[in-house]
Amino acid sequence: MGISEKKRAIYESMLDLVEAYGFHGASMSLLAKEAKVAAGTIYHYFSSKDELLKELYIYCKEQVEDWVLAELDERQPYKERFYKRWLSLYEFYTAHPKVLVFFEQYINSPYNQERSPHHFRGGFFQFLKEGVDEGYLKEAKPELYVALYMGSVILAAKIKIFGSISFDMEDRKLLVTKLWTTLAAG
Amino acid sequence: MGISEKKRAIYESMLDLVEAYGFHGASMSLLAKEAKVAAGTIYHYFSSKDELLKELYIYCKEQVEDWVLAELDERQPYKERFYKRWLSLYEFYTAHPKVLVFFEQYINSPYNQERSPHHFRGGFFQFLKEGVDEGYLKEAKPELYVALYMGSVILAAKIKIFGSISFDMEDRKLLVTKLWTTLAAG
DNA sequence: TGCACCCGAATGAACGTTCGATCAATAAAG
DNA sequence: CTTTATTGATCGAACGTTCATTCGGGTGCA
Repeated sequence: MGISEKKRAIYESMLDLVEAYGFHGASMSLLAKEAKVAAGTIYHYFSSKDELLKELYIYCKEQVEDWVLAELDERQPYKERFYKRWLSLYEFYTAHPKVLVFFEQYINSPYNQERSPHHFRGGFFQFLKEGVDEGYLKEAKPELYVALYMGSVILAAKIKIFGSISFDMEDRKLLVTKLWTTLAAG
Repeated sequence: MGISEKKRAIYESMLDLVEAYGFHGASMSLLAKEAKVAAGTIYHYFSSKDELLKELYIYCKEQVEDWVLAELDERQPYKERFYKRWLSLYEFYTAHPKVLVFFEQYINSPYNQERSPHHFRGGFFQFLKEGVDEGYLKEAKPELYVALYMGSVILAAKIKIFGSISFDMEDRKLLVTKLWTTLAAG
């Protein structure tokens, strides 16, 4: 059944507003206007602004996971998946800059209760952990690899979005290759 | 002469508030209370909240640069400086989490007009560019190296701050070593 | 009739900012 | 050596605006 059309409009409009006016400037009245919905209607779906933002965060997280998993073939060898995941993430974030901007503002705000960067729970941390456990990656704290792997995806995407520099597919593959030769065992 | 004591109190209090309540929750009245200053006094030093935040950003950037440069010996070989810069940055951000949190929220908000991550102007980008130009680092777009280098520092610091995982000096050196062997020429 | 959905004006709290009143200190005048 | 201006820093109550949220009423389908 999926989520209601109105709800989706509210989510997407909120992302637009956060991108345009920042976390603080994204008011409920603006949101109502942007989503073409009455102010009260928003409160039919969400009990408060805080909750809306929390649910928007989950909504975005799911979008990322879905995107990556859709492109991923679990039967492929580890190395292929290592490449694919990085490239998929880069593509998602550069294709959806507002999600990246929202994430960055959300994570570093007190809305984020757990306060740990979101790239830990979920499939992604497991994937790197699995790499270490099964001997594809050199023995080390998987968190350390998260720093290198996710750090480079996110910053590369930000550079693309904010800066004028564009990384073509060759650049991206070069970067992942460097990452792989650094982390891979054997 | 340096900046006024009041001004510094306002800066530091604003960092505290942004860390505790987020960008949106850091109001001028709270700031006045926190800095033990009347509301009007803030406007003696800053023409608006926007300007205060912009100047706070510059204030923080200078702090980072000063910290790194203070520990750095320009006469040392490139490789040493490559290590030192990463470790200094990690130490600064983990010692001053509120600066990191403020940066992340500021950069991704519309206050940041230039919209390019701040790690570009300034000494870092030059340092990596210099490495490529002078043949210490393998030929590639320096921006690509920024993604790997800064991305890993920032995310490692965030993991330390938010998560319960702590990277000891050995872990950190291991990470930089991986970084070096990946980027270094020859 | 009932229930879920939707509306938008109304509400009080909170926001950023202003402003006239002090205060302390230094300079000028007697 | 006092007294009187002048200045910049500081205060906090007050202002108009905008905010998140509420509420009473409407609409359409079961």
